[in-house]
Amino acid sequence: MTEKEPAAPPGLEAHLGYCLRRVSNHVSAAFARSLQQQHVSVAEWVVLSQAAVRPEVRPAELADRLGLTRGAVSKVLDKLEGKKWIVRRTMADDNRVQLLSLTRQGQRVLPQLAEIAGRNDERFFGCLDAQEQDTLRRLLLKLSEFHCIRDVPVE
Amino acid sequence: MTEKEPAAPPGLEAHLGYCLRRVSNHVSAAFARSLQQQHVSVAEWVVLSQAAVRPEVRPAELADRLGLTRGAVSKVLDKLEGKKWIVRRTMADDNRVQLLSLTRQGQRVLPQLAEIAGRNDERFFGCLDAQEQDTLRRLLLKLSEFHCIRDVPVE
DNA sequence: TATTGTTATACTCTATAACTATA
DNA sequence: TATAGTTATAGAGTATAACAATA
Repeated sequence: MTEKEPAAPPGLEAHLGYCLRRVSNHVSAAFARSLQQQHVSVAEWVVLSQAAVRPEVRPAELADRLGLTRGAVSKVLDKLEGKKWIVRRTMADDNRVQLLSLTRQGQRVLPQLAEIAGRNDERFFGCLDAQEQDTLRRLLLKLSEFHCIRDVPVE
Repeated sequence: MTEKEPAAPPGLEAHLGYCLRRVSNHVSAAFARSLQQQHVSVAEWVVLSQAAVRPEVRPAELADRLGLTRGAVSKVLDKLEGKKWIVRRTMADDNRVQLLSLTRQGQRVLPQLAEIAGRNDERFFGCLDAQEQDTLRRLLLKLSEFHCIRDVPVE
C-alpha cells in the first residue's frame, strides 16, 4: 500500500480547494437562483446588506470592500436606486462624495432577502448536526482570519 | 438579551453559505491566477483532468458532468486542441461521435498543472493541521454526497 | 493636480437556438 | 426523425480607461 495515493479519488478530488469549490458553487448557485426569482442579483444583495450595516457608506468604500471597481459598483447602485431600495445623497462638505442609505422600502426588503439566504443555508447545511455546522464555521473563520480575507465575495 | 441575534456578526457572516463562499472564492481566485500565468483557464484544467481520468470520453459526457452546454465544451476543446494537449478522434462505428484523448504533450502538462493546484492548496490550507484538514474534507464530502453533487465546478 | 463617481468600450464566459453531418 | 457536435448571436458581468465635476 502506498501512503500518498488514496487510489480511489481520481485526481481532482485530491485537492481540498477543489472539494471546497465544488460544494461552494453548488450552494451559491442555488442561492443565486432563489434570489433571481425575486429579480435580485447576488451583487445587489451584497451591496444592499453592506449599505444596511454601514449607514452613510460611500461607493468607493463599497468598491474596496467588495473587490470591485467603482464603475461596477456604480452600476449595481443604479439598479438598487431604480428599485428604490437605496438613495444616493451628496455629502454637504464635499460635493464629490455620495452617502448611501436604504429607503424604507429597502429596509423592508432586506430581511426578506436574508430569509431567502437563511432558508438556503438550512436546506443545504441541514444534513450536518449542530456540532458539525459549528466545526465547519470555525474552520472557515480560521482560514478567513489567517489569510486576512476581508473581501465580501460578489460573484 | 435576545437569543437570535449574535450582535457581533453584522448579518452576512451569520450565513454559513456566505462564509463558505468567501473562503472558496479566495482560494479559487488565487488558483485561477496561478493557472492564468500559464495561460490556462480553470475550465481548461478541469476538462483536461477529466479527459485524463476517462480515456475516450465524449464531449457530450463532459458537458453533462461539468454542467455546461455542449457548445461551451466545444470551445474549451478548441483551445485544448490548439495547444495540442488533446485530440478529437471520430468513432469508427458512429461518425457523429468524438473520442477525446490526451496527446503526449497533454500528459506531460497535466502533472505540472496538478502541482500548481497542490501548491495552491498547501499555501492556503497549510494553516490547518492535518486533523483539521481531514475534518474539513470529511464535512465537504458529506455535503457532496448528501446532495449528490457530481458536477465538476468550472467557473 | 488629485479625487469621486460615471460612462464608453471591450472582453470573457456562458446559454439559446439554428445549423451540419451522420444515423 | 433523432443525435453529436459546431457556430451565430445575445446577454450578464466585469475591467480599463477616458471623462466631468469638485476639491
